[in-house]
Amino acid sequence: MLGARQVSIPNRLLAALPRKDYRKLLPVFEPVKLAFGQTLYDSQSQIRDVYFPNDCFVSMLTTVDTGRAAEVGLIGSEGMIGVPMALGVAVSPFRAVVQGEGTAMRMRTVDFRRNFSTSAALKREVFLFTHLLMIQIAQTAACNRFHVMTQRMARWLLMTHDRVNSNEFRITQEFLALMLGVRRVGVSVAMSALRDHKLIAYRRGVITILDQGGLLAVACGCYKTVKDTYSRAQAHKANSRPAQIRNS
Amino acid sequence: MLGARQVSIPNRLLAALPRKDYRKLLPVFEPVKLAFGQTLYDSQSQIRDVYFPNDCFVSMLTTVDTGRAAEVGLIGSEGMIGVPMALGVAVSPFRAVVQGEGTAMRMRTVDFRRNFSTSAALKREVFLFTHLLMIQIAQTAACNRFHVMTQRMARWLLMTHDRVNSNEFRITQEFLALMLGVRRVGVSVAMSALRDHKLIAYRRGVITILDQGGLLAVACGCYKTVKDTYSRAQAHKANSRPAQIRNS
DNA sequence: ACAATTTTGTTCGGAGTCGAACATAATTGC
DNA sequence: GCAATTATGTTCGACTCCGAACAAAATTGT
Repeated sequence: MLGARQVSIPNRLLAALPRKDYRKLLPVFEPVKLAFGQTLYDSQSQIRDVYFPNDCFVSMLTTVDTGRAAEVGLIGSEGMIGVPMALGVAVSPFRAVVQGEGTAMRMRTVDFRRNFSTSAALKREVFLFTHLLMIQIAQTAACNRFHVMTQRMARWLLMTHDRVNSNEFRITQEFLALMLGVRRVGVSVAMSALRDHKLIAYRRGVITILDQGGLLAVACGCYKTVKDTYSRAQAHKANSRPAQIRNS
Repeated sequence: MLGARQVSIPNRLLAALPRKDYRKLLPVFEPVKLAFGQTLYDSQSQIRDVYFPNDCFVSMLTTVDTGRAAEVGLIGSEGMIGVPMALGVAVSPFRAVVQGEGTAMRMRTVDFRRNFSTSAALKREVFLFTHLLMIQIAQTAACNRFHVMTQRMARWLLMTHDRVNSNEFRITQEFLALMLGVRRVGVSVAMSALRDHKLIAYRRGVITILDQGGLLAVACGCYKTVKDTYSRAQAHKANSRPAQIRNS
């Protein structure tokens, strides 16, 4: 449409690249559809592809001795799945599970390696995202320590909401409990409390955000802290590239 | 002593560099003594120097909205303080507090930037450490979620013990409580339990590890998980550089 | 239409940690 | 040596989350 040769790039990490760098990546990209619940990497498994989410998002989970797991990071169109590749490691330390179905651009690790070493811009963007991911994980560590389940759940709902176009998204209480590392019963109670306060509505497997501001008040500050960090990084990038013209 | 021109390098990240790369760094290194409790970076502060610990170690702390903080990572001679610099960011997301006094090699950020871009080996080592640090932080996130205080405290004692030459090290319950993000009272109770079981001994401000194996049994698996990851990375490095001669 | 499956709701006692307040012991400063 | 300071020890009720067990509702398969 609009007669533009270059359509808009949904993945914001890729969108931040100079067109020249981006075009070099196009031939090795393969658009893929990622289904809800799909595992991209198991922990300790070889990384064969990296993914740049368009409209899907993926949870990074860490497991402990007892087999229980909890989400330590959530990655959507602002980032990339397969960060260890940028650090020279091809083994995923986390389990990566698709949390919101959608599409992503997939690239073989061999192609990523080549392009990564030849594109300073790609390096810069991926490293910046690596930094942000590390902050998110650290904030989750502190969050798990200090905040009660309702706060953490509200945070999770807001984080997910940010990565979805709609106010409504698919998630069961069981799955949400797995992400938060709590019992399903706990989620059930906390969610009905949020519903009573008219912050959310839900039916079997589907949650609707009714009052984002209200959720923000319930959630711990970790949501805002991480979000602001991402925003600041974005703003900083915009400022440091004044020559970049907006209209592609 | 021993007539060797090249003395042993205490920092293991630096020790893994080819001698050529290491020698290039020497002129810009400044040995510094770091005192217990000293703050190297505040959160959100500019990173002016990076540090390669010789025999000291440093806690990385993340703060939440309410002002409470918890340790998310512990870095000793296996790594470097100032990882964000490697990712192109000169602002520390964490507070870095010296936990074990000792010496470190300090380098100005400007020097680090220059040497980092010209030494592939330094890049490789620092990125690998960045990866390991991220794993440690993620494990801490899960650990904070699933494990009780006694387990986490035992883990902390073991981690600290690994970074100290002696079985004895200086730490007050108050300080330990700050690291774990718990009340001092909780530490007091848990520590006296460990003492009753003859796993540790302590007096005002000093803790002695008596039974490392016993502590390992009390600690959660997170200790072993992270340690094994570090060991595996070390072993992998050794294997992938067969030409490297041991006797310097 | 109806059985099987999946999802959500409710209750119970117990364990762990919280904040608060107070008591005792060791060290330091003068 | 003695007061002030710092570090450790003990107790209290309240709250959160746990595991376990069971109930009810919604959806799916045939």
